[in-house]
Amino acid sequence: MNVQSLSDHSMAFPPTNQPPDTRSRILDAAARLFHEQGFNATGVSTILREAGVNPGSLYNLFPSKDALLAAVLERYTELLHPIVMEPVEKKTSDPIERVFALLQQYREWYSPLEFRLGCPIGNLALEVADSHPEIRPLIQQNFDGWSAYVRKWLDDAGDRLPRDLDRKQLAATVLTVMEGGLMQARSSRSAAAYDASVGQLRAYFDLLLARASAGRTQP
Amino acid sequence: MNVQSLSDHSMAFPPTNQPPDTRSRILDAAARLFHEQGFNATGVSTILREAGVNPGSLYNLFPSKDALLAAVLERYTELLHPIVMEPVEKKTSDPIERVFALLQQYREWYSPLEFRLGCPIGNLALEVADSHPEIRPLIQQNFDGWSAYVRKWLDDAGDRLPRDLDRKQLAATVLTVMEGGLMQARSSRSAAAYDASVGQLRAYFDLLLARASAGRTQP
DNA sequence: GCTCAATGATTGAACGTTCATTCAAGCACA
DNA sequence: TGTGCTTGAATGAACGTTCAATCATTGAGC
Repeated sequence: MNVQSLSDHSMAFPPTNQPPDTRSRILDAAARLFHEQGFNATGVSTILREAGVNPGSLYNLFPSKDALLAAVLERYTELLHPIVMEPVEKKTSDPIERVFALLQQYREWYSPLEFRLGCPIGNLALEVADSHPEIRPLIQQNFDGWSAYVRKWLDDAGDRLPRDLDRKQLAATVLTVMEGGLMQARSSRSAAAYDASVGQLRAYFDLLLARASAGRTQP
Repeated sequence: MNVQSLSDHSMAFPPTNQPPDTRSRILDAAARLFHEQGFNATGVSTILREAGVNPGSLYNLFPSKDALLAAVLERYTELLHPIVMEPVEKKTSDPIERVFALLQQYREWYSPLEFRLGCPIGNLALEVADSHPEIRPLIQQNFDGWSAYVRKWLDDAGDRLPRDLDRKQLAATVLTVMEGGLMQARSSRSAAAYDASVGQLRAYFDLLLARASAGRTQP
């Protein structure tokens, strides 16, 4: 899989072979274009063309372009598990390796494009968080979902990590590494800064694991 | 100081008391508006109004809005030392504390606004890196400048840090923490994720310092 | 010290395009 | 016959940009 598709994962049950409906086509095109070009740089007319839909249909389903963006972010929240987290959890059952499998997955998604695009949530976070008060909470909701998974993994690691370690703070840091590393990778069109940051996080984990291990054998 | 002003730091020598010239007024207004609203969301007409300038004057100095953005980013590069790094280096001479003074300075700049705005370079990185091929290198140039300073500090720390530590990678990670932490702070309108990430980075440094110290006394 | 032509910056109305959005009319299916 | 989705031309506003006219400043010639 290259970049996530929203329409390929509609929630219809039982699954149908029918062509995706208007709403899905619009959401899919909008998500892709917002990701590729940003929100402000994407015209509604482009979304209409790519979705093969007339303006009236779009505005019948979504009252405004802003509302469409909100729907895209809602969908990102819904798809966090099936698209992002399930593949990671299937790769390994080791909770700590899951953290790095997640970071590795993002690398594999974006490095083939020389780190164009970047994280769809992160991009929107910096572009519209201030100007669209009703959108910002939806971005926060996405980040909260991501860090909740990471935090659960860190909890699952139990006493392999130091007892006094704040797992919530470490989970936030994992997201930080992902987003900050991706930003630099995008600016340089190179994986170097991303890999460097993930590597330093790995070194930090190794030191934490060693410290916890020493604490267990010699308390 | 709250948020950096470009025009307050023109390079004129000897310093004059004359009102800032047209070019400076335009650059100052553009930088502020790009920071506050983003590049695409800022109309040229707004820049003209805020700078108190007519379209012809702007287009006499800058061939296009894109060229104006390029000039803003060039100016950010020029001002990196006087605005960002000099205050940090004046705060402490300890090279490792300088790293955290830098992170602290960003917190102090943006937390009074509840982390609105965010990093002016980082915002532009995610908004225009893909769509403006001539701009991306200027963003990269800014990040390179930042990480060069941090890397120099890490080098200055000498054997207080482990010999086998890759200082370039750690410098990239410091930037990662800054940008990734700020992104989450902006999304949540809270310092929590930023402070968490900086705190974890501090814990990592403490472990590195302890390891290097042990390596020195017992090689 | 004065005049004047030359130069470069400034003025601001106007340009064509694209923007998000509207809505009366038409359509398919109940 | 009613209901809900679709059609697509049309809307006014805002977009980045242009350019002929006007202005302020300067240096050469006397």
